[in-house]
Amino acid sequence: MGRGKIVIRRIDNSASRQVTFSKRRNGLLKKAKELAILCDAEVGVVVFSGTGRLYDYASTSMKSVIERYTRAKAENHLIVDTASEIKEQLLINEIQELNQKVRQPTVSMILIVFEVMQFLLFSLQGSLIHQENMELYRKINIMHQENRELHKKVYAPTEENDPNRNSVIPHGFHITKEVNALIHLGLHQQHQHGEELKLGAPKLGIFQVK
Amino acid sequence: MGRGKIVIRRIDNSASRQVTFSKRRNGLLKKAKELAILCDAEVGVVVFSGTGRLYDYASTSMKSVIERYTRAKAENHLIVDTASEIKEQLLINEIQELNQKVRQPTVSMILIVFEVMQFLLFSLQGSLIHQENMELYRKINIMHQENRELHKKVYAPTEENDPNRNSVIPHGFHITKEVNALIHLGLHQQHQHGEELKLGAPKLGIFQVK
DNA sequence: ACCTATTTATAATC
DNA sequence: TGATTATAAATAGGT
Repeated sequence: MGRGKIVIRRIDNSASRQVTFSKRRNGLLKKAKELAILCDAEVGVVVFSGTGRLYDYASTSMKSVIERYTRAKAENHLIVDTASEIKEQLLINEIQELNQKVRQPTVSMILIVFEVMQFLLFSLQGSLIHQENMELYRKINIMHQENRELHKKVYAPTEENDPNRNSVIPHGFHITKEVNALIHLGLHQQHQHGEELKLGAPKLGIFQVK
Repeated sequence: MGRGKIVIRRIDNSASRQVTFSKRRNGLLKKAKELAILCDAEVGVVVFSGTGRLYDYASTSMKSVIERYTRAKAENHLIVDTASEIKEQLLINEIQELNQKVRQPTVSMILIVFEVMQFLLFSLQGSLIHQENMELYRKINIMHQENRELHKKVYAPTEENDPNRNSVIPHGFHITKEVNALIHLGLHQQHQHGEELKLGAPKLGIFQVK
């Protein structure tokens, strides 16, 4: 991009480092601006020169950018924490029951997780519709179908020793407790338990910002 | 800088807007990195795509950049206050609060759930082998396959492979944290993340009563 | 700062 | 989506 090619490493000469800084800083800020305009993005750039001087650009405002950034990060952490919490609860419940009932704990756990996943997939649709991602759409439907079939499979066969065997997912008894936990955590508002999950008309998931 | 000259204004066509976004975003982050290295500057860049996805780069850390920025703008106590306020709310409040604020959670949540489910499916094997329920076995394999494909789908669509950029949800980078959570919960000892789940030789899951 | 020779980024296209 | 390539834009080195 110039008379000669350069290697990307610290420029030793202080003078030319400063010259390059001001050229490239301008270039960077210009690019940031163009990106924001062309692609309808929110962009923030902060640059401190070697001498400590501040240069910045924000398509909206730096305050907005930083807040949104912080929120995005915090949310991710929170999501992880929340998910772990849910899992932990499920595990504690299951293991306790397991000690008494033995045998088929993992089955009901899987069904619980299926429930959660169905919900999440359902939610995901909402955001995906905006991207017109029909392929994933199709996958979700397949996934959902698989879930249902697996449900049946899990309950149909070999479970004579399970008193609740024909009620778990389809009619909502066995995991009621656990699902309640999910509801309590605000995770299960999209569809009623035991109701058919309809994948036809996507709605925004609860996590979509209004 | 291309086959034709363009005017800097919002690209109407959604598809080409996205293409341009990913190209120019890469370019911007690259330039930022080069500036930081060449000129010994501290640089931070935050970009939110039109769909709300976050991409960022910081020569040091975003935390450092933001702190230095806010310090440099001593008048702007507002930013700090607001940010920490939001963070506090997110951390303190339960999911209902989250419902209103989260933007891009469903994808990562789904991946968490996938992880759990894979684990559960894996565990289930242990008990199933005793029942020799080969049909369910087969279903699990299908399910697992679906999961993997969906994984890819979830990641593939609007993102391009960008190994080093700190996109929020890139190739397993971010999930590592979630996986760690699983490990921490003792949930993830059976198989390594990213590895193919082998359903051939069943072992007892940790939920099998000892 | 200004001036180009070159390199680099990328718009258009496949 | 990923390459390819012609062209526009950025910029290194020199004044």
